Amino acid sequence: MRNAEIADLFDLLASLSELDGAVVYKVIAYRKAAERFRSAPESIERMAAEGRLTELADIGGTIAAKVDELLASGTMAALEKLRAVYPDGLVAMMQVPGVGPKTAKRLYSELGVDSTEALKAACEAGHVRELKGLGEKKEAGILEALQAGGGPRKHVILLDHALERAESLVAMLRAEPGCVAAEIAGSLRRRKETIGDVDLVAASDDPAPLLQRFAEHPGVQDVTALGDAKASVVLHDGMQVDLRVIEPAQWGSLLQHFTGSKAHNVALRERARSQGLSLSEHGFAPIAGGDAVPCATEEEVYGQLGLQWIPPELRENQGELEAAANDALPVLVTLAELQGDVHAHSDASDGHATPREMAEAAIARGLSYLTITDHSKAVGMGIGLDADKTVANMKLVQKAAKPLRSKGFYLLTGIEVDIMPGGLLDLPDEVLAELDWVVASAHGRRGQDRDALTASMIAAAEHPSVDVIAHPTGRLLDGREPYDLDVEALIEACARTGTFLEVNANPKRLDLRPEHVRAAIAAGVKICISSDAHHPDGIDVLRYGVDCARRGWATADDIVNTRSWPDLQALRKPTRHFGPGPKMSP
DNA sequence: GCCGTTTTCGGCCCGACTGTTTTCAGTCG
Repeated sequence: MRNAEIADLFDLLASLSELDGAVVYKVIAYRKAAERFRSAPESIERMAAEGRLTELADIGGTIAAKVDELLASGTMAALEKLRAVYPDGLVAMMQVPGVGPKTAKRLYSELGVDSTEALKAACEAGHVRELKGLGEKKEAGILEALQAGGGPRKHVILLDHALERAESLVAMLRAEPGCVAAEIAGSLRRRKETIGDVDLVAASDDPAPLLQRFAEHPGVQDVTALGDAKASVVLHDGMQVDLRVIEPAQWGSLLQHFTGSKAHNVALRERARSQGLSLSEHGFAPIAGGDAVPCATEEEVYGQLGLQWIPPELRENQGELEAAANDALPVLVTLAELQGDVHAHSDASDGHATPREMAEAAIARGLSYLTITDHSKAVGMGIGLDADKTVANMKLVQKAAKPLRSKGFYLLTGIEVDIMPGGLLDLPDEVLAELDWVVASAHGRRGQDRDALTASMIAAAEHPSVDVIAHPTGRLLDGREPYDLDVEALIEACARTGTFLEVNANPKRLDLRPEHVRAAIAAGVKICISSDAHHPDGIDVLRYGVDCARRGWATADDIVNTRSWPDLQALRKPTRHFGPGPKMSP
């Protein structure tokens, strides 16, 4: 059973337990467990088989036993018992904004409502307002949420789109007279690959006008909440944005609090409690009672707890507190440290610019090398290169490269060769051996057998001419699921063969995902951050790849393209090592 | 249900907003 499936079942168990009125901490424990399983870098099934589940934080004997039961029988008695009492539709109802466990349960027990469809009908018939404690506004709000299709499925926003919107809103806030500071917070500041909503924070001695201006912004379609300290709006593109405003003396406390993650903050507060302090967005207060002492900077918040300042990308309660306590946080890689890009396309395949134009774009962004890695023929629709065209393109790139060498720039020959089912590559070995750089990747393998796919990827890693395996899981964040791939096994093969793994910086991919970046680094695998650009401006996405790598705890040393092209040679597998200097074309 | 330089039992993170209440519950983040 996959980690995500196990996690989903524990989330379901949590929701049903919540409906059933279980002790809240039990519900929290199930949710925490689900989160641990979802983000685990290795197979939960394997960990269970080896009896190592309780090594994970937040997993105790009881939950470990439930996982064992689940893997042995396909389900859990506790889950089936609850399912017999509460229809699955109640869980979907709880996803509707404004409906929590208490309301869902009453809707079911008092009105017989057992699905979002039935809930909609009950709202339309005016039955919901008849329940004590609910009223017309509540009923209208639920109906509106259901009609907006806003029900269970949460709107997913990609990193690039969210950053663009948020950066412009922050600029607007900063331009307001009463605004002392404004910043992006939440999962966007942590640079998660997908964003549910955007959190902004601001400091001002007079919050009301700032909140009012925010609510009146032309991009706002709907104001869903407007109080003395915060406002929530929905933009015309459906993006929800929350703004919280606080006095400047509390800025550090506020920014820290609203950057999250929730799990990170809970862990911080537990740490605060062990010092007799209560931590909130207002600062530190004695548990015994008394006023909160605010922090003006985030460094003060962490410093009070005996911790190094923790970069937002690491704030997921995945060991960063322990590292910060021991002064052992990694120095994360930065965009400025990238010296080259090793995955880009030209108009020889499905790109939209010549190799020369792509090189000029790389130079304009301060890079000193670029590999042109067009598709091989297997990608279909005639866009890929066969052996003859690959050789011809190589000559073309070499010709374009010559005048650039005097500027200190390496324009390099390469290919993105397809890994075929069975593990063979889509071009002859002697052609691959001629190229400066070989990216291997699989396309269109969704639905293929996990073992067969994994075996073919491992075979590619073992190929003497393959430098890097690109976007290995094939995931697309706008909806398409990743391939069913044993990433751990691929990481092991890359470590064994000296093959690099790619973080594809395209905001729709960001593949490897951060958990796997971290696991790969731990296994000794080096990483490439690559744009996969198909036009000159496409190189700009490198920033998102850096964000993703940072979430995977990557330092500059872990990333091969923080080296110059000559220095990078020392890291390549022996069969790709061209000697002391760069391989120079004849 | 988890966990232990306060505890193997008794704690467990904190506050804002809305709607429905005339003092608060439910929901959300």
